[in-house]
Amino acid sequence: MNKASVAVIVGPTASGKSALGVAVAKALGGEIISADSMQIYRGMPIATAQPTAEETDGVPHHLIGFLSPQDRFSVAAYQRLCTKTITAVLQRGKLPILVGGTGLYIDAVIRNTRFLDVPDTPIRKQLEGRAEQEGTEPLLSKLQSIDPQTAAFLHLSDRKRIIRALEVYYSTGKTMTEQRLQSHDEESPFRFCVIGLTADDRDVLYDRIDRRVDQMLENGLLDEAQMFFAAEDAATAAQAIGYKELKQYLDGTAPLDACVALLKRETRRYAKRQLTWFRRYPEIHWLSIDRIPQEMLAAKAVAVLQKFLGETP
RNA sequence: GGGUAGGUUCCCGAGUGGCCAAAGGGAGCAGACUGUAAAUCUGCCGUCAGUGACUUCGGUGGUUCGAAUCCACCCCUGCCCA
Repeated sequence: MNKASVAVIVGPTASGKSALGVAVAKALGGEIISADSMQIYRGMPIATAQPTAEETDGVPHHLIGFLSPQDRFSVAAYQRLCTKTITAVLQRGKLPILVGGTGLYIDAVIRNTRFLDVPDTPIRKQLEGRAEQEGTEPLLSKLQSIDPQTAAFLHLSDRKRIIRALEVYYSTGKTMTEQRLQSHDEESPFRFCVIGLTADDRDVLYDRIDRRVDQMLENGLLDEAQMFFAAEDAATAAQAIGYKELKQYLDGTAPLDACVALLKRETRRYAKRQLTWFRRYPEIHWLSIDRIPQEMLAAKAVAVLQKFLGETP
């Protein structure tokens, strides 16, 4: 049987994914499914660059702004939602177009990773407490004896992952390595065509980032941040780039320009990490935003997709 | 013009005779990543060969076995006095 096709558009922040997604959707009759760990939250449209009504231009967008910032979320939850949404779009006879910059989320969908059901447990708190007191060394050597393969690639200071690996084992009896082996068994029911936006000249991207940050500020990022901090604790959402960098200014402990410089820097670093992530995809079709004229970009992407859609798996 | 503080590798900034290619930070580059991922973590960062060599610490000369570090003169910058 033929697998249904799904388009995927990835790239670093400010590379123009959203606009390209809309253009492609219009050309091919598609719907956009966001693959962005921050756009899922409500009430932070500016910081997370959620497309405006004008930008979506009538194309349906999914998985954006549906979650309260106070809510916890996870890759596994995203995977479920996304898969469900893909199916729904397909049933409507439309092309699902995954657009986003969160590599982990995209991986989870494309590779159909099967996650172990390990919710937050008291064990984590306990492990964190131990790490606090004794450092990570005993924890890592513990992991070494339980799951040497995972321990091998974890650095002593990678506390978060050391704890996570132990937590997984303690609460399920299975090591992460075992989980990893399992998850590869299941192939995705879909076939994916991945298009990646990049810039041959990094400075071009960085300029766009700077301009976008300035634009966000003009659009009222500071007010949004203020409102965000006024609300209750937001676990994951608080990690979004855009608020935490501005906090010192809002608290009156740092000048605005310093905070803005920091914000731009963090965004650049993030973009860099995104590129690193996507470079791993072997079958990605790269489109260079500084090589291909703006008006040609969508046409190129559409051509790549049409070829893909024409091929029978 | 006089006085004074300085000029260090992309930037900031330590270093005041050998242990210095030169602390630290920033920026930059590369990478990892399996239920917090816009997070978290790692490596590189004068040049070239890769346990070594070579070119650097404003400039030119000098002292010394040996200088970013000491001396002389010169150039430049900040501050103060004229």
